[in-house]
Order: sequence, then structure tokens, then C-alpha cells
Amino acid sequence: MTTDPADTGMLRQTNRSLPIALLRARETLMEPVRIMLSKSQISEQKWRVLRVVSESGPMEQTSIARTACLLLPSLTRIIHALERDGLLERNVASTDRRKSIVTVTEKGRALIREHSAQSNQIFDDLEAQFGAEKLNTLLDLLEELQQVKI
Amino acid sequence: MTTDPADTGMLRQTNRSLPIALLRARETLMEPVRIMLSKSQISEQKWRVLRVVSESGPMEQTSIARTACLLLPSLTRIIHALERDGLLERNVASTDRRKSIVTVTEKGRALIREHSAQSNQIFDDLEAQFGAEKLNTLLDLLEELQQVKI
DNA sequence: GCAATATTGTTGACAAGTTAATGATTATAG
DNA sequence: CTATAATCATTAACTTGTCAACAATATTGC
Repeated sequence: MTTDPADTGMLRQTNRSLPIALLRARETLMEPVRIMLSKSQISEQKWRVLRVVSESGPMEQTSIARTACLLLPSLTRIIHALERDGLLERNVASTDRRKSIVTVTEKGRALIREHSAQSNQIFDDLEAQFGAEKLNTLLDLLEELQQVKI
Repeated sequence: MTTDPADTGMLRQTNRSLPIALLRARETLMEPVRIMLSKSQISEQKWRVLRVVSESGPMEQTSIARTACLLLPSLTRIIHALERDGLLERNVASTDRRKSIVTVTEKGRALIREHSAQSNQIFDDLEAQFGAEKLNTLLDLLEELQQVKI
């Protein structure tokens, strides 16, 4: 009796499934971050948006969406919530009134500062335990995977 | 002027962020699968559940959740929808009446057969373009990452 | 200048993710 | 045996993901 998928017409087994492996890796990785952020009522997504805008400076929403890996409808809602909580500001772009330029407020920067040490600690621990070289290999492979045209 | 995070007190830059790299890789990978499944009104999550139960045989929901990387509340809704559409069946376990045992119906198996060739094709193409060896390295690294205790 | 087209962001509707709380049932401690 | 605790699945409430449709504004081609 064989279990070769080619013989049975079955699907590739899920035990070495790349999509699920990516999901699981994310769970492992983000769990401590989510626990940290839950103390400030900040979701993983809001944290991504705050960090991206903080690092790049004032940005339009399409750029934020691309960088933070969010779709525009989600981003719209997240930014409205962050604006409501006083962590971001939006201003209509002078050159193109369709665009709104998003900026981190001082309150937003304070929140980022408040968590940055612990956030860095988490990823430093990861790097220490997993190994800097393996981490780099993994990042390279993941970037290369994004280039594959399926 | 330096941009070294150690000097500025800023966060690790997002341009080499592992969490976002994992997200992007998943997007690349799942886009063609989602397009394929959309023709049958099947979400990526429903597809995962169908495949997992199909491969493992009758299962209780806690096991499905663990294997398919879903939380129980999401799984409950997904299974109810799949049951409504006649793709799965649920039966109370004889040994433990808290548990319900989930089975794929013939209609469910037909749907899986209908898409299995194309699904395999997608991942065969990926393997061909990305390289089997790199794919294995990537899977190994991702599995190892899940073992890291942060 | 003006109609057709594209871009930017928003909204609506619904599925799925997340946390907390809740029955129902089973296991365990005393 | 019984009270307590643990497990399985569901529900509730809210956020986010996803697709389609939509205004508002810019751009392009004529």
C-alpha cells in the first residue's frame, strides 16, 4: 500500500504545507508582541501602522497600506480609530486633494517609545535563540519567495 | 547623520521585519489558490478545513483547529457553513458527548477532487521556480522557528 | 476646454480573527 | 458520592480581511 499522492490522486499533505508553516511561524512570533500591546489596547495592525508612519515620516495611505501589508479598507478603519484616539493626524495633501497625509502625533510617538524597548527585546531574544545567520537566511528566502511568479 | 536604531532609540526598521515578510510571502503564495477557489465560493480557510479532515479522516474540532491553524470560534462558524452547504457532516462522539466528530461528505470529496489537480499544479510550479532544495530549507527554518521560546 | 479614464480613499456587506463569557459534559479530588 | 475543576464547543461583541461599489479629484487624449 502506497501513500504517494501521485498514486492516490490526493492532495499534497498538509504536514509540510508552506502556507500553514508561514501561519504558524507568525503565531509564534507575534504572540509575545500581542501580549505586550494588549496592555495599551493596541492591535498588531495598529502597531504596524504606527511604526511604519513613525519610521517613514508623513505618508499617504496607499503607501502605508503597501508597506504595512494591509488593504485600503482595513487601513481606512484603522487610521480612523488611531486618529480618534489621538495617535495619528490626517491632513489633505496640498498637491493632490484626493490624498490625505498621515502623521504620528506626540501621543503616538510616546506610545511607540513606551513599547519600543520591549519590542526590540523580543526580536533580540529571537535572534539570539534562533541565530542571526539563520534569521538572515530565512528573511532572504522569504523575500525571494515573493518574487516567484505563480 | 546616522540612521542606526541603536543611536536614535528607534525601533528595528520594518524593511527587514520578519512578521511582515511572513505576511507578504503568504500573500504571494495564496493569491493563485484564492483565485482558484473563488470559482467554487470557497475561502482559503474552508479549503484548509476540508483538506485537513479529508487527509486525517473523521476528527474532533479541537484537532482540526490545531492542524488547520484556526481558533475554535472561527472554526465553529466555518464548519457550520460547510455543514450547511453539505460538504461536511457532524456527529456527536459516542465516547464523549461534548465532542463532535467531523467527516467530509461525498459532495465535499468531489469538491476537493475538482480542485486538487490545479492546487497541486500551483505548488509544483512554485517548487520548480523556487527550487526544491530552497523550499525544503525554508520549511525547515519555519518549523524550527516555531520551536523558539520567546 | 472637455469627455473618458485613472487614482485615492471611503463605505457597505459579509467572512474570519480575537478575546471573554457561557452551557454542557466529563474528569478529578476529597 | 459529591463538589470542584477541566474540557469541548458555542455564542457575543468587537476588530480586521475581503470584495464590490462609490464619490471626489486628477490625468489623459481629443
